Amino acid sequence: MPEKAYSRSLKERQKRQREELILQCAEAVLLEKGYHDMSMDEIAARVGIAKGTVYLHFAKKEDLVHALLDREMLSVLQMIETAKAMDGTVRARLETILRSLYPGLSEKRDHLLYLLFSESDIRTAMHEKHSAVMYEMSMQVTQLLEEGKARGEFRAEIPTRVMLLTFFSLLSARSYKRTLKDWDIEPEVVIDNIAGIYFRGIAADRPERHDEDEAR
Amino acid sequence: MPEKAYSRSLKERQKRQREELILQCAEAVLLEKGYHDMSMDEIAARVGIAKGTVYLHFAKKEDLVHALLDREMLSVLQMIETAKAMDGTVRARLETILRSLYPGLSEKRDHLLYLLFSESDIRTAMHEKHSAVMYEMSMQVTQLLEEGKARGEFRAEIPTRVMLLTFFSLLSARSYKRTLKDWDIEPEVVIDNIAGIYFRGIAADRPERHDEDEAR
Amino acid sequence: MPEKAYSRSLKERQKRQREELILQCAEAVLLEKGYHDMSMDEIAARVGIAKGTVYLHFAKKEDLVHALLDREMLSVLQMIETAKAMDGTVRARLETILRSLYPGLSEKRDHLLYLLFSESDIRTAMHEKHSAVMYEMSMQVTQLLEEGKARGEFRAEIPTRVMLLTFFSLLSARSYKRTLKDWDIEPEVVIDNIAGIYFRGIAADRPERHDEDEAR
Amino acid sequence: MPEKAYSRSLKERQKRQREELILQCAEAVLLEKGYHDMSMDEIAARVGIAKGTVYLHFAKKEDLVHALLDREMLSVLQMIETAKAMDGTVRARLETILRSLYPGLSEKRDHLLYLLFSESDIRTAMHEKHSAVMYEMSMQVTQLLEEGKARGEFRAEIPTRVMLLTFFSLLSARSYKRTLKDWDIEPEVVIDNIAGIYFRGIAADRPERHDEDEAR
DNA sequence: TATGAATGAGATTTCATTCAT
DNA sequence: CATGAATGAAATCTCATTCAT
Repeated sequence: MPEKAYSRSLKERQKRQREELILQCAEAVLLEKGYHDMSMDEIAARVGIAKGTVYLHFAKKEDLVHALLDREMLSVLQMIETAKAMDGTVRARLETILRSLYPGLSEKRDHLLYLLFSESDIRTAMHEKHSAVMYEMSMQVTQLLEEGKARGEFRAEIPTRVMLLTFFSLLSARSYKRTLKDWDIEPEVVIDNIAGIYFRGIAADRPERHDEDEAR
Repeated sequence: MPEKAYSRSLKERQKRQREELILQCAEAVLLEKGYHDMSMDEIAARVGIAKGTVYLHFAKKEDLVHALLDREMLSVLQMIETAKAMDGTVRARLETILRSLYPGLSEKRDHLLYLLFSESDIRTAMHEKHSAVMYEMSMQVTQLLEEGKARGEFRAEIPTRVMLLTFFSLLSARSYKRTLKDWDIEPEVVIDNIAGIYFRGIAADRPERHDEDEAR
Repeated sequence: MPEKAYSRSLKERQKRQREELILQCAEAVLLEKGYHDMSMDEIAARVGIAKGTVYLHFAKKEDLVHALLDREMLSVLQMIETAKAMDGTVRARLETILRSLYPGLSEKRDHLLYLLFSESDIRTAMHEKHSAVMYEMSMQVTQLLEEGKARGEFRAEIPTRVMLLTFFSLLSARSYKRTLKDWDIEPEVVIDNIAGIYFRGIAADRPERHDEDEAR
Repeated sequence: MPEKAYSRSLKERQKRQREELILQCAEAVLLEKGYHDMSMDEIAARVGIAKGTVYLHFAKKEDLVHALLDREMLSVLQMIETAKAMDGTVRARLETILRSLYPGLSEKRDHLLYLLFSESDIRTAMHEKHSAVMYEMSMQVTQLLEEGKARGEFRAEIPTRVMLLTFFSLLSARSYKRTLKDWDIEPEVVIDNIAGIYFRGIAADRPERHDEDEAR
């Protein structure tokens, strides 16, 4: 039954397409209104399908948001992996990641990432669900940070985990966006200086000894 | 009528006590469940009073949360002012503030402060209401940062506003607390290193000139 | 114990005074806001006493309104009796009554009378309670109308009860007050013509026999 | 897609039916209990649907009542227009209208019309909403009254507006229905005599024709 | 006796979720 | 499959009434 197989894969493709569409619209609503004020009605309306159809793809509102965040995190993970594979100093690669994640700078206006750490509802609901991808993300950056330590770029005394924590903390500055708006300050200047503070903060004292350290 | 005056002040005191109790319970629920999942019913139940009684003290749910945040912010503001008036380097004073605010370290387990910057509902609802206290808080820290620049402690090239922004960003690390728990790392070590990263990140290049600046 | 008696009568008098005050304020609120939007809180506040004190005088909101309407009806009854005892034609006496009751004309801006016939809540609540005074009121006007018939002023064919009903119907025109306001028409002109229509409507065909009746 | 069209019109029809059912039940409750004591719960229960379903048709309680009154007023307006287009004297046509509106006579037991003029809550809430239909109703009757004046049927001295006002006042007699019940008097006799009083009250004098009419 | 804080039933409204068509 | 009407639990807020002081 090749027809059926074809048909099935077609259907499958259509299903994925629609799922993608739902996720996109849901993301928009989530970013605009937050978790609680995001209604299934509005999402369905934006996609142009019936509310029931959304439930064919995602059994619960929570599941939809979970899928949303997972997708976002996977894309972030890919970005991290790409950046990690780049040439240059570790700092340069981490800075690339930081700039990609910094809200208001990337093509995508806003990152959902920060939602995971801000809205307590989501945190409660999603609890452990994202552990795998989050762990992977953390591991990638951890590896970079440790490579930086090994290369003598970063201070070895600072626990890598704290470096990691601080790295992600910088992103939550998004919350201050409103405040930033009032100030007439360019986003690029902001991120430049934030990166400056962070990397100077973790930089090893004497970068010239870097070769010696390696040789050691 | 001294009796009446006494009686009135007694009632007043009882009212304040009850209000305090409501605020405490509400704070707990708010931190546990977030703004939307915090129900007036639950607050009343925790306090051990009827729902209507809560409304005798706070006309709307929003008002209750507003009072909550205001109280918190005022207490933070007082702490900041106290720390600001201390002796020692600017860094030492800012570090005191940072440690006071850092969640999981102070006596009070959690700070509501971060809620103001995280939950989009609260942000929208409270938006302008806290501007005065928030502005004051920002100004106090801004003054400290600029004093640090003037003394040659901090790098003059970094815009003070970005320093401020980054300073507060560090606090939002609270979101990672769950993650931190998994890691076997002492909170004190965490905050020590975070402070280390931040202050090294904003430190002027040659601290030995510091004395010259002072003598100037 | 003459003291106690004196004291008791004093207290009694004070109680009546306060009751009167409550009734006055309640009347004002009732006329301004209607039965449901009239809150016991507001009444107490206007009187300047505590809400509980109102309940010392009137066990339920319903009872308060009942007392209110009863008082109003008694005063109307007195007015009717006075008018009834006047000299002149029956029509003249009934017109006096009509003008007294017509809202927007008497000293008191508004009559509560119409409330009894309008707000269905009150009707339901008060159901039979006012039967005695209402019956008395109806009887007085009925007697006048029958006197008018006997004197040949009014058409004998019309059942007196329908005359009575129509007489009171005219008062409910108050509901159209808002409409009237839009029209630039004097209240006096309105009531003159309403009276004109009514009394012409019930007038006997040959008023010349009226004198004979009078001479009788 | 005739099926879909059929299906849609079917759904549409069902929706209208359901809406009609809700309106009928709501009307009953409204007449029985008044605006405030009419609860959405009771309406839903009477219709036999869930509370939420009522809100699918009417977004707010106020909207439901508004629809109710609008429907009623439109039906009254149609009746008035039909009556107005009839042959015969103006009085005959107005009497038709009066009898149609008189509560307790028409097929429908009760008219909502009077509610619009009685319950202060409704008046406030609906205030301007019905102005168009109410204005139209008033205009139709006004035209009739003026036609009657022009034809010499009615007294030209009485302001048409007062005639109009009095005309509608007669309807509010409904409030006395309860009282009427106690009296053993036929509704037909009541409305006959009320009409008699009103039209005699506004009839033009023309004594010479009067005899002819009488002799007829 | 007067008070007014406390109560809690009840009203409106929202919205995630289900299910017959 | 897709639909969207129906559901009903739950949330906020009001206010007549009670009762300890």
